[in-house]
Amino acid sequence: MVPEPVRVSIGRGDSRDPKRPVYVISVAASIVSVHPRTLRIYEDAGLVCPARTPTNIRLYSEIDIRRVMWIRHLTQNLGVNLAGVRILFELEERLGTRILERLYDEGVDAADAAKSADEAPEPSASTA
Amino acid sequence: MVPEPVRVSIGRGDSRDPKRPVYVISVAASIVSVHPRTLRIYEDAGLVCPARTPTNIRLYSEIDIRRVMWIRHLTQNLGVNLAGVRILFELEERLGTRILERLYDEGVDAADAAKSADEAPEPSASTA
DNA sequence: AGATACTTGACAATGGTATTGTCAGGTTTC
DNA sequence: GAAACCTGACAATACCATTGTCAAGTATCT
Repeated sequence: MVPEPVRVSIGRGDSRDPKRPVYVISVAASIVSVHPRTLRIYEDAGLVCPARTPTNIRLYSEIDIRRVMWIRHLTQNLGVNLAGVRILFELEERLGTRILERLYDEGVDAADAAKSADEAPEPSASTA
Repeated sequence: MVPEPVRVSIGRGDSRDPKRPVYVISVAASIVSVHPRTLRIYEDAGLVCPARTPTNIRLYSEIDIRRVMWIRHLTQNLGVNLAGVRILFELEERLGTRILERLYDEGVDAADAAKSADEAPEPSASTA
């Protein structure tokens, strides 16, 4: 499901709006250190919804990037699968709360899940 | 983590208290239609914490049973893995809200997750 | 025009998870 | 003493996540 692709006419909005779609898939993939294939999978799963150019090219905004970073954190560090991520995102929308950030702040002790979270990334910027 | 095993002296509490530990593992397993092995796995994962008799026998309360039913619903019908269940339970504790029930009420459209939820169980009894 | 990067759809290999199942050695219950 | 519990180990099955590639087609940019 997920709201329909934004499909903006590029060049609109403030020049540094985090919602502004700017990164083509290869760039987005390198930013978050995943294969472009993975990003397409996330999209198919309804977890991210990058805008598209009028000619159908994916464009990821800063917000999309952060969303992907959350997915990476949840899957890689906490061991949650995509179905779980879906539920969490859905809960967040429904509750209108940054429940994920709360998890992050207080630190989920998922380290005992045989997952050593060597380094904790910072998926959500304070500029949100 | 999860609070330490209740380790009650049996026979205490109201005779029909949902917190009262009464079901031995084989009975609990048959109630929720899983292998006893599975229940032990859930416990190892910190998802359920049945009481123990003074001689170390697991005793599941009505509440424990419901909790397991939630795990089954999340894993079997929504495709969430145990790590995801852990996060959801933790969120619920942290937020002090019945977020899961809310998901259930409004109906998560996880049917599109290639999971045909043939029959929807009723993890939370109205007697709660 | 031509090179490069994008699109979708398919296929596959890798490693991990979930669940069930069993076996062994030991304790509890009846 | 038999049946059911305990822990720990090992294994089989089936599915999931991620990366990777190939093909045929479109878009972008010089």
